[in-house]
Amino acid sequence: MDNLTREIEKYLLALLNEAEDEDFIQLRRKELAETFDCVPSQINYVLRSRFSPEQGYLIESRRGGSGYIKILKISCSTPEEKSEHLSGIIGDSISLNEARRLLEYLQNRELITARERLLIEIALKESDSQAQQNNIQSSQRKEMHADLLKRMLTSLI
Amino acid sequence: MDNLTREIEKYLLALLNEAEDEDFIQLRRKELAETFDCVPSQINYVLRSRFSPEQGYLIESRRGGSGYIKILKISCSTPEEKSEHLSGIIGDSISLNEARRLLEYLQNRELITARERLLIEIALKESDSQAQQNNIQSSQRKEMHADLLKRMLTSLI
DNA sequence: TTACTCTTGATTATCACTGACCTAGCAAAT
DNA sequence: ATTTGCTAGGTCAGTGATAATCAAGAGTAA
Repeated sequence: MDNLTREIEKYLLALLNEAEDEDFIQLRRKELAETFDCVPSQINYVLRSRFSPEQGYLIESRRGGSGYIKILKISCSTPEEKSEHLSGIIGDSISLNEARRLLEYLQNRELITARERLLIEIALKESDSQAQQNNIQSSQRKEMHADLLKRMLTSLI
Repeated sequence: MDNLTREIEKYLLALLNEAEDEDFIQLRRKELAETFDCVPSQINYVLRSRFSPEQGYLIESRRGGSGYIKILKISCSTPEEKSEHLSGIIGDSISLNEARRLLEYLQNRELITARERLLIEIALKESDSQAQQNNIQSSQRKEMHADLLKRMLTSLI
């Protein structure tokens, strides 16, 4: 029993998949909203929550007559680009929950396996609880997570 | 007479078992709590204590309207023997070098992949240097290595 | 006892969705 | 060149529904 957001997400993913030769799709917000019988701003919510740069997508759009929304899939061809991209997403600091969400996306995109995800989660959790025992503050722990996560992920790419 | 936690655990394990083709189940925390006539946070306790990454499970969830909890089973089985065998090999304490040799052996036996070995080595190294920074003695660090190594390996094997 | 596990409920955080209002692009009329 | 009007997309705060967290209390086993 999917919700609206999930249905629109699936629809857009299917479109992206069909558009084989191109790595983007283009559409009208208003029409898409009519298709799913919802308010137009719902589309913005879907884009924000499901097609963010963290999830590997870029959005371009234009207003006014003949306005449009374009969804581009970010493709990192070289390992350097991938690692660069990952470092950008992770930044200098990341919470455990944000890290978990990122790992979920990476597994869904088949960039890591379920087993690898499991190992990384255990390592993060262990590092966090060890740091807690040493009375290290939350903000500093988040920096440690970012560091460890980057090391582990870039080692795989 | 089992306690509540154990009953909910058994129920979830049965569901996971029935879902043969899929390797996950999805449910609503609120509904599950109603089924067992308990407070919703009881479900979180069950998940934390029985379906952790160390035990081979990953949890995904969303809040809000049509929120859900998804339980993924990653390690296909936890044959007690293998797990115990590993614990025997690792012992209560292990040096970084001994750990590396063990990982090499496991990779040669194709029990773990090269990528998985890499992840574990990074986690061990990171944990070690973190502990060094906190002035933790070598003997205690070796105990930490053993602990982390066991957690990671038993989640996979 | 003592430590560990389980259970509870109050509080906090997050998600999906809506609608009122805002802004940009364009072109016809002035 | 400026104004006006139409058509599109953007933003934001609010609402209700859900899950997570945390600390305290209640059991339980050693």
